[in-house]
Amino acid sequence: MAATMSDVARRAGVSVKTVSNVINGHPYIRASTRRRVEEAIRELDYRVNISARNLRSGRSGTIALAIPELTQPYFAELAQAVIDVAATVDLTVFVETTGGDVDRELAIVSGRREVFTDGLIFSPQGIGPDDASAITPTVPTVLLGERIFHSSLDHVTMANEAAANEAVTHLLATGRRRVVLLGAAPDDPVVGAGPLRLRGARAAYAEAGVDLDPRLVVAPREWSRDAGEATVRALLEQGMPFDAVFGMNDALALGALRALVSSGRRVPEDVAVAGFDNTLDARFSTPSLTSVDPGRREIAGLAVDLLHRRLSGQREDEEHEEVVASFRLEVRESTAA
Amino acid sequence: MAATMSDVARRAGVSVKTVSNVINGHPYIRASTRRRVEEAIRELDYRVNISARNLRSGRSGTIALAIPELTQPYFAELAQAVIDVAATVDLTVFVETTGGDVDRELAIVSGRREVFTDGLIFSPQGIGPDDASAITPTVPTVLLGERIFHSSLDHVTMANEAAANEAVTHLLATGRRRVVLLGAAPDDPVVGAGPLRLRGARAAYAEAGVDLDPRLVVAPREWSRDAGEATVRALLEQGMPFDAVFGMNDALALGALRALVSSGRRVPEDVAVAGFDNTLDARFSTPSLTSVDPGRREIAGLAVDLLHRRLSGQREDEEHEEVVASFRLEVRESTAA
DNA sequence: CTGAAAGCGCTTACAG
DNA sequence: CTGAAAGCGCTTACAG
Repeated sequence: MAATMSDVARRAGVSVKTVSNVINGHPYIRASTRRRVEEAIRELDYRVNISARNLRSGRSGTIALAIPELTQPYFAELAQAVIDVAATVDLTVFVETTGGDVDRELAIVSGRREVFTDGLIFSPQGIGPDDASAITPTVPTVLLGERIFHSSLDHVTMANEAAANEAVTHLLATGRRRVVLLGAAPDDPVVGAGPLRLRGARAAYAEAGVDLDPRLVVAPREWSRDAGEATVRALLEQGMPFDAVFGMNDALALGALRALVSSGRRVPEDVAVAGFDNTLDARFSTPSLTSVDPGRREIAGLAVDLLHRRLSGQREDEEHEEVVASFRLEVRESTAA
Repeated sequence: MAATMSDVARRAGVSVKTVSNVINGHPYIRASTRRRVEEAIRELDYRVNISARNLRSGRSGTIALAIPELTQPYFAELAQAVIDVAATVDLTVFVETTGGDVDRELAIVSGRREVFTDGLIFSPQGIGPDDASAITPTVPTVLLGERIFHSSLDHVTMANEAAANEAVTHLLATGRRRVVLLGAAPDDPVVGAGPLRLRGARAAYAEAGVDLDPRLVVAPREWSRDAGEATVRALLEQGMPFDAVFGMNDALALGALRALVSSGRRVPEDVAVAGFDNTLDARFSTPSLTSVDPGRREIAGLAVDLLHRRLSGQREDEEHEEVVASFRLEVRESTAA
């Protein structure tokens, strides 16, 4: 049987309250008392029962991060960033993966969850604007990304449009004239990262005074390397001329890179390639991949800060913020002039 | 104020016990009773208090997975695999990252943790055999990997030696004679993946009757792409002749690939490269990377199964197993003959 | 099939 | 600075 706080109290000859004070770093405890308690803890190999603490205090010191899946480097890196930032304000992160499944996402965002957390950072993928009304969070929640907007939740976004604009402007500035826009379908009705990045990319064409061949706007079935590779391979096979590819995430861009190289194209000499996310994969691919850095660290920092300030009572319940992280285009080998 | 179980009971006109039975899927409840309870739950928007449940039952339905960091694809993919497998037996996974830090690892493995879980799957990186005595788990624990052995814990390992042997045998069989062994130092005293893979690689040389130039055994400062790239670049700069590289993980191999390509070497024509881990990065690099698949899915399955069987009382406390996952060499472009 | 009571192990006011 | 008591919201035997 594990020792309880009252076992410790009895052994140290103090009350349970005093043991609790010592454990929770309460100040103003006589040094001798503290020493006696700590000794009793050691002797009994006592450990706090987290469930009891959580039940009584109504808090857990834990926040959840819900993302589609850890096998996508963007999300793995985001998760690590959130974990690291949260640790600086003594919050533990529970990473939950949804697989982008609508039901799982709805369950998470409406409080039907298996783990008790004080807050939630949620990056939706399956649910869309139509599901906004089904969002009935039971804990303070910060939304990530552009899929959903909800007037009574905090929100951290990235500058999708401006960032995509800069990437395509860069490609056009290096002399490319037929830049494939790989990601969103031209008629995608959803307000999300894809359509926003597409809009920014289109604007770059317009601003450079270059006509965009509509056949260069292509949407793979998903934003994965496999799909990126297949889509670009298909373009090559049908003899479509192009001299650059803007992948709307790094996975697509890396898939494109692979299709190009395996078909004998040289990158960047024959075709330039740029991506979006600036994952570690972009930095280490061959050639290294030019990519938009969406400020992952900053996104993590902003999201945790919004939650932490609310949890610690520094923000009012009715107050809701929307913040935008700043981006930067990382130019690398894949788009050399 | 959130509704409690007794609010629901009052509204449904039943006892708290009956509400509990309905929520926990207890059989033998009159259909009409169940319906009334479910309606009351809906009306009151009642949600179970997880802390209270955990405290009373002494269980959480949650297991922890402690890994060094999510930014390493091997671990991100392992984490996703563990999450997926655990879900099939109704266990939720709490991913904890240690950064390979000795103190954090010791804290986790001796029960000083912030979250209440029923079990632990632990992949140590910082602590070594000398710390084995400091391992005093408070919950059933499964160790992963070769860094530590502990007679009273379950253990899942991979066939490091045989797998490395097969990879190097493959390189030698395609005619390469000077295979760089990139990873472990020849005099590394630690019993871990590195020394074991080195031993298997050496044996491959011996079995093929090829002499191993000791200068081809090189240890980067860490098993990262950066370090792999720097180490191979240094070899190239000092004019060391070699016609293949066996990276003891994919990160090292991909770093080597990059150093080779950026210095004008062709892969696999001039230098062949093989890795270990078979991460998604290996499949998608250019050229695609031959790599040992250590059976990540199987490792996740075995670890969760060991834990689940113990938690569900199907295994005795004194019983401890050590299981080895099976591997397979995935041959790809980077080692074409 | 359902109820009444006890109790899991903490923290939180309330005192002094 | 420390104590005694209450109570967080469930599940678990024990009855019937």
